Amino acid sequence: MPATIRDVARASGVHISTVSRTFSAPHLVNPETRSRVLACAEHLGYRPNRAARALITGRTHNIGLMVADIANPFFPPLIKAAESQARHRDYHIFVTDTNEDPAVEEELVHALAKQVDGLLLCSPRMSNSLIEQLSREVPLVVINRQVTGLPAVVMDVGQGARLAIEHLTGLGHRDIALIGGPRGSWTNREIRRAAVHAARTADAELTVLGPNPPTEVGGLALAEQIRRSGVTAVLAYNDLMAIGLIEGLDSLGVRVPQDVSVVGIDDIVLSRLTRPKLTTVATPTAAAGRAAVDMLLQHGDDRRTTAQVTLQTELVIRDSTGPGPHSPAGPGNAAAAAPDGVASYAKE
Amino acid sequence: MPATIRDVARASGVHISTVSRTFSAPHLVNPETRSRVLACAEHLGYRPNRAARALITGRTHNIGLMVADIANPFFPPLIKAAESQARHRDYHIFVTDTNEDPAVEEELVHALAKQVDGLLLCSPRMSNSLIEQLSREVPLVVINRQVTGLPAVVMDVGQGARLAIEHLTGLGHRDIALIGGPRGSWTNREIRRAAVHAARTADAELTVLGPNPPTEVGGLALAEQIRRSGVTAVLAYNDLMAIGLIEGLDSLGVRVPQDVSVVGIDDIVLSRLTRPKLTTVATPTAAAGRAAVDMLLQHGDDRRTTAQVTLQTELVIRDSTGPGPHSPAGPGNAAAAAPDGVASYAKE
DNA sequence: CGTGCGACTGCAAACGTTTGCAGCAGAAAT
DNA sequence: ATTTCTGCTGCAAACGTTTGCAGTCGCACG
Repeated sequence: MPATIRDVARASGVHISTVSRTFSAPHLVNPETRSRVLACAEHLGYRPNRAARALITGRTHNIGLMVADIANPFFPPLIKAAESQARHRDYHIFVTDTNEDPAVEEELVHALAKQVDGLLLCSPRMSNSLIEQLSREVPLVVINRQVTGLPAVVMDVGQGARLAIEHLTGLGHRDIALIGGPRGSWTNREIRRAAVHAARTADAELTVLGPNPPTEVGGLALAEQIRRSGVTAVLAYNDLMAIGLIEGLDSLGVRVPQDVSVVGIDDIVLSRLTRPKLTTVATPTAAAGRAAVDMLLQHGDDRRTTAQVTLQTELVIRDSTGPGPHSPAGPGNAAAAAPDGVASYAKE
Repeated sequence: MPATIRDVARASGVHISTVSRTFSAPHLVNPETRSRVLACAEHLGYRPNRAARALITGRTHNIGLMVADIANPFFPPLIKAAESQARHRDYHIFVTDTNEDPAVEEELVHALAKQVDGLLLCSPRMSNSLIEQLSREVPLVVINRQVTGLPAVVMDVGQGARLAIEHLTGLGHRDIALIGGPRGSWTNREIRRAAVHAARTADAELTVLGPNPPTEVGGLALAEQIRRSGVTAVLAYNDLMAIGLIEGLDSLGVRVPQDVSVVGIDDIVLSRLTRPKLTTVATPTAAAGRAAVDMLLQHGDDRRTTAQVTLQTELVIRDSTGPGPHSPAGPGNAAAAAPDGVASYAKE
């Protein structure tokens, strides 16, 4: 029913190849014929069939973007940045949600493989070997994960976790909990590694809880456990969990930051809107989205660009952290808490 | 480089059509040959090329889903519900973000047209006529909008707005503001229509502000104007704006709900987590996602199913609304405020 | 013993494009 | 006047599948 290249050819009295060229290589066709063809195409409502074109050129001008959970506010800035970057290069982004499920991830890679020119995997939960294997099927760029031989863009959450722990110990906290994220998360491992190391250096006690679902409820569910544990500060896998935890603590009568300090990671918009405003580690999500698209596209040109981009993170101090029991200024002295805005904060 | 049907055929000593049938109509091929073919395919890592298949069958087993702003927490539940519903029927969902831009919307419809079996348009900003025209190119289902001749699933926000206004006037508010959403939004028009009518019925004054960007900052930017206007209650186009507004009012020293009551629409997760918890109109987003997929898919079977599904909304009373100056119990009497949980609340 | 049937497989034409090659005009160069 | 070139166009073979049709074979049926 929809007009094909053949209809246009017939209507304008030229061969289909001329019509084809009118769209894909206009300079090769006589301006006069070209405008005639264009007129007919317009009139018939002709649109080149991208599937057919892809079949022969091998390029779809689509990029797939897989995220673990589209409801996690961490992703949208990344998605949007990737989208606008792709649009500039005349590409489209297809987003899919994997539900944090490795099996779904694999299935989706296969399903998408032939419909995109490449795939961006955000914090995939699959095994390294599987990712490596899949990368032979379709160009891959991983985000927030390192797998040997594959181009990657990672955010330096290790550094961020270190800053967070140092911030807490500096405030006089000695008993700190780290509430971990989902199983199989590279980010999770990085955070833990760095946090453990930083705590040891500062001579503080660090208890690690997890794995947990990386959501508000995941955080909320840990409130009771945190209260009982007697820690005075918590570093959460992400802002969502931190916010959930604060909510949970609040309903248990535990005050943040007076009784316990909480630090998140990601700096999602929401973190500026809850009360207390969340102290958190800002991750450059938009920059990551752009970088990933760039890598994928240049990766297409000259193969074997297995470069790896690392983006810095920074600590944003707001209102959810305060002085601990060993604070130099003494406990309960609010003045020892760093006021909002002390740390330089630049959106990405 | 990737194995094709021909490679498999050669390896297993059968014709390509047999290989094809092994995958698309297994019952037509001898179990013995079938397993041999499957073995070869497995060994060669063969995957049917979906683009090629789509070219000839006309079915891609993909569904496109266009949303105005993926960062708006209103959408994820809808997206996830659509995805799981689609997965059950062996379809995949591609999500795209249109940036609230009608031009992008149109371009995306064209780009997606041949790569999906149908498109779900969430709150599109395009003109009715354009949508109608595009629907000849690819099956369309619209969500939160009504365009004649097209299948649609809408949430009854009009009813919700009426409930909200009645709630406010019931609390003794006579001067109410409606802060509107984006230009071209059907939802926005519905809300306004219903709110104006409900206010008139209750003999209250309703001032309409807008259009505005439907985001936190959109709400935040209106705080000063609201303060000056002297209204004692506000109904916002969505929760995001309501939350932004509350934040803005707070920094101006205006207390919610003591000084002004605020009601949102959507009941996003966030609304339960901010302080004060938001009174809002819950919209059945997940149900909408499922319904839309269902309509699209059955629409594919027997054409001309231009049915329209309307989903009910309900008011969820929390902590952001309180008694107004004309409260029957007198102003400032907190007891007159409906406590959290008074209204029955069922997630979708 | 012929006929028909069922199960299986091969053949070849499609689907809507792109693209290397060749042809053909006319203009420019020799 | 012949050659070379340039600008444009047509021809036909691909791309990787699906699918109607026809053919083969063995077997049961009458």
